[in-house]
Amino acid sequence: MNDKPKPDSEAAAPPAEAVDFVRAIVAEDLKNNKFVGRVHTRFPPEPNGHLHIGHAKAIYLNYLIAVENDGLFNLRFDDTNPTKEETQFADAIQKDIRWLGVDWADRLFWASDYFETLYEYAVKLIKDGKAYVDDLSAEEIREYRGTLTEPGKNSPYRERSVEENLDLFARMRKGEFPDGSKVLRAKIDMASGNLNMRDPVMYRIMHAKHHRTGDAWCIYPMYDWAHGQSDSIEGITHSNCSLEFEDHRPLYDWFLDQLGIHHPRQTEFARLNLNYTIMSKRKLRRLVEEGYVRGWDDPRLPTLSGLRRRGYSPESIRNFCERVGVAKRNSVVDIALLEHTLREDLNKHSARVMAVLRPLKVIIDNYPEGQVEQLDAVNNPEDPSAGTRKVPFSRELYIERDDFREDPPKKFFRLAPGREVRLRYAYFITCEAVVKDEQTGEITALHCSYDPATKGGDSPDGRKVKATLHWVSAEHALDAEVRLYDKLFIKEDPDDVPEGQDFIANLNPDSLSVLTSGKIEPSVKGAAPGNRYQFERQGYFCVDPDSTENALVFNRTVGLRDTWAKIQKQQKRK
RNA sequence: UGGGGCGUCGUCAAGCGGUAAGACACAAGCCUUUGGAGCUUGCAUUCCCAGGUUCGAAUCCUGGCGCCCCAGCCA
Repeated sequence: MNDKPKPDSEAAAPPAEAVDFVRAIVAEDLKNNKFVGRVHTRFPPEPNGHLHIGHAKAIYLNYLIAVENDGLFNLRFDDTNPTKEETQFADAIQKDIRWLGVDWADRLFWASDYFETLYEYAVKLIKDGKAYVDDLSAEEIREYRGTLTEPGKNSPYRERSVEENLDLFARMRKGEFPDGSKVLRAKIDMASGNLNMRDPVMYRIMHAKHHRTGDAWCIYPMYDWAHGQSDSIEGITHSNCSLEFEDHRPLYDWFLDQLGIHHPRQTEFARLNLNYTIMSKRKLRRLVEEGYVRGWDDPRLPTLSGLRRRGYSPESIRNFCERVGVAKRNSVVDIALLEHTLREDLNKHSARVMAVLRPLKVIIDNYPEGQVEQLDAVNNPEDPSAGTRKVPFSRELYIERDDFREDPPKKFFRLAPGREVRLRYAYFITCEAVVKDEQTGEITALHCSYDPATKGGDSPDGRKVKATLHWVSAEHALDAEVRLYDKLFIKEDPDDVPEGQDFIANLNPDSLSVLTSGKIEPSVKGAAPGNRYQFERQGYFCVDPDSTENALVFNRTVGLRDTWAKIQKQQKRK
């Protein structure tokens, strides 16, 4: 053995994993000891709506950066607008974030916790001649602001004395003035090319009840005034936010510098967009409020509560977010990637079960009447430790209507008159006769024969069969309602509409179809809402909360990859 | 001649002067008691365009072009 020490050169180090630019910045700050080795991130939602998968990207980015660097992660609600925010939203948001597996420990904060401090900061700016009370109306302020290409002009109230500003601001707080009559503004530069620097409003008067502070205040800080200081107060080191705040950064820098307080580093990244869906809070709200979907947790929505109800696992969402990456370029991710990470996770973890969605009765003529056999079935071929279960087999069964064709097209391997197929874990059967309704011509049942020698699904003579079908014993089957979901929109870009229309026009009329005569093997009896299964050969399904003890309701989370459907599509094209 | 940002495969996305990672999608094949899963192979002679610097450029320089964001007392 040669135990000569290997030269421990840095050049021999393996190439660093490609990290996104936000993590690279954090790493660089750590290396330069910019925040004395600390990493502290946060996710700052406004409690005025529900979280969606786009938020999951931001949540995981911030949370994981903290975890990866032995840092801390805060949840802070930016509740600076009492007219829009509600406790119910704050509760739902916390539930969703917890579901993602993200832990903020005891660091739940509210911007409203800092109202007093923020007020004191504002007083300091006034004393320094950096802020003033303005009596201009909202419309006048807009006019004075100028335009994108023309500079603004100073308010006539801009040069009030410090004493007068102090007095007026104190009286604003006391409630002496009506809503909209006065605002506090930062005194910066009305000619700045960056509109955010043209004397932005810091406080407005709102005689409104706040969900946490009640009637304690009648002036409320603007987001731009509250946000950066809130991060600073919490000792946040890395304030990661979305692209549109890029040109607010100079303003946040200005406030922090004037105040001389802890200065986090802000980095902006592109928010997540997905095709065939919408992420805008306003549009989601419209779908819910106008009844296009059943609620915020409708399984067709990209909301976290919707995805949860649909059967998505948090792991699949996290994997998705990691594969999407983080960058500055606006982009639209293909929903197929989300479905891929979903299937990838569900495949490994879901118990397999046989369920017939659109039943077709099958009678095995040569199987003894009244006989029942308990056959062994594998619970999860991806996970031997999941074990096996017994599935009852009897003379009358159900198979999928789609698995039989009286006149089978090319490449259709399933059951057809005279054809032999395997019933999974059971026997080979051959279709002997087709029973039809005389009136409608609809196929009502199949008469088949079985080969007793093929029990379990293997043929002792080595005879091959081209298809394996799932099935369920008629007498033992559980009834179930099954809800199938498809894309909510028919266009990749829901906003791609003719002149005069909006995204509502692109709603997919077939995004939900309800099957009421599903038949499921008895082993799922007693399944609880949220339980996930793979219905063999069909897809992943989960128990919906609408289920009752005797009436199961399933949601199709996502279908299995369907090669036959692809073949059919190709054949149609020819 | 307002300010800020971005342009690398159909879609995301690495790359940081040394000769285009990876993933999804797609295609072909193998395997299969899920037409599932898995496995193999293919898939940007070229990085928005045009010049320039250099032995060498997606990377540096110059000039164009295109896309996104900003004129809430919303966040």
